[in-house]
Amino acid sequence: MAEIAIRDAAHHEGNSATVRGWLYHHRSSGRIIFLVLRDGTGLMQAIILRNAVSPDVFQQAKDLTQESSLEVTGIVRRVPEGKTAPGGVEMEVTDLKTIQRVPAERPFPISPKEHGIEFLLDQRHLWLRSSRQHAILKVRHEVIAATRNFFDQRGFTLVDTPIFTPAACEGTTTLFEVPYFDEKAYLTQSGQLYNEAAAAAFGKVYSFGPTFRAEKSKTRRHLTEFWMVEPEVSHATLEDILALAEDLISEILSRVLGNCDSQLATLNRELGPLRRIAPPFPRLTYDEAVSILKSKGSTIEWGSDLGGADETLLARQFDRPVMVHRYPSEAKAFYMEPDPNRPEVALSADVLAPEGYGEIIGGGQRATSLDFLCQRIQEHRLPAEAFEWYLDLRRYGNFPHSGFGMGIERVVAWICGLEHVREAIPFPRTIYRLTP
RNA sequence: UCCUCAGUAGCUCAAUUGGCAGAGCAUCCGGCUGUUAACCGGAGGGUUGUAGGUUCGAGUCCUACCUGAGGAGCCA
Repeated sequence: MAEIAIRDAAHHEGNSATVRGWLYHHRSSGRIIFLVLRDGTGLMQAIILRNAVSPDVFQQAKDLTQESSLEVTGIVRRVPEGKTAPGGVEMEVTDLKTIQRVPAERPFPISPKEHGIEFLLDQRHLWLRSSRQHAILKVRHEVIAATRNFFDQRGFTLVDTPIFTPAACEGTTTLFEVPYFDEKAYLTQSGQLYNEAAAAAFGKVYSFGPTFRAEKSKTRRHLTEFWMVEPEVSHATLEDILALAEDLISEILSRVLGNCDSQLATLNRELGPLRRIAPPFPRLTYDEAVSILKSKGSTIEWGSDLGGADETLLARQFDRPVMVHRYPSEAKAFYMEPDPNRPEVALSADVLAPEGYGEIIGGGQRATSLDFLCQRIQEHRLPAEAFEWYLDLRRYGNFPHSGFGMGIERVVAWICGLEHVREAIPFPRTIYRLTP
């Protein structure tokens, strides 16, 4: 007896097979029962005719409750003309074994009807089973696989950066503080400083891991814990890493569009805007961005960072991601290299996703001058002793280098067309949610 | 931190001017041989987020608090 995955069911047409899974949907009609099974690879309808199985099996099937776990054996066959069922094949059941029947007194809480977001987030551990969430996390898997593959194939070395850190990368107000024996530690908000050390050892490196920001942000684009991939390239300029970012995004899109047809269909994602995206992406200086925004009615003033509405407005002018570079130094982190031609702007850049999804990448060229960095650390009121090791990188074989960070959930939210990044991660952490 | 909104059955929501708390789904019982969020008949299910106040009378009005959602600032 072949034990099969639902995804492969069509290859077993005409044969007897066994599927193990969970009951997604249940309908009965006197002498016929329809079960829709879910096994993690797909959905398949099983049909139970009273005359074709033992009375015990029929009764068991009739009493099954949503999300009960079970093992079903039967003949796989094409769905009859004029009928429909998920996947195009169905199973005529000959035997059924209940692994666990969900008790009716405490039924599975997520019915196929509508639910509110608070309830669904409380039930996140069960919500993952629904087809929409399943599709999103499959896309996330492909985005991550494409990202790692992209860097691995270009000679990058994966170097993991620590999660406990002694100090902030970019200021202390957004750090989670945790006790660390007799001292304090902070959860990392970026692996970048460590990546710079690794770049001096390996040339081209990337880190990929969770990142923590204690920002009290409550918007569709924020999580307190999110995953970030951060490449750092020795001897690269701002322009080099913009080209790298462009290639990365293109490769992720091409892999998802190639591998996730059914998932994007489940999500009702419009494919046109994704298919149109191809290099080169437009590159705008911050100055150009501000003047475009002003001409479109924004109240932005030179010197401040782009707000969410500004990002959306700007991105709407183009049909592909927009790269905005050379922001005012004041609005950026201490380690950004000033433009030698215009010291008031930094060799930094953000990549804004289309369709209002906003910033998905931020990065730039790193400052190399030891004196400049010491001065900036002081200006930002950062604890100088915590950065001594970092300054060593300028003392021993100083080198120009550039890199960026890309937020995985924002990319997934954009590609999937989600309204909120919280659906782009299995167990979201937001300002007011720590469970499940 | 600030602004806005919400909280009524397990879930999604109603409840007129302050006047008997109700429906669909889910659950239980019964019916139905191709269902598609199946359908048809019946049943059970409530301290209206918490505490106070106004009133003959509060789900509804007032105050505080709690919980959550949307947004701003900030960010990936």
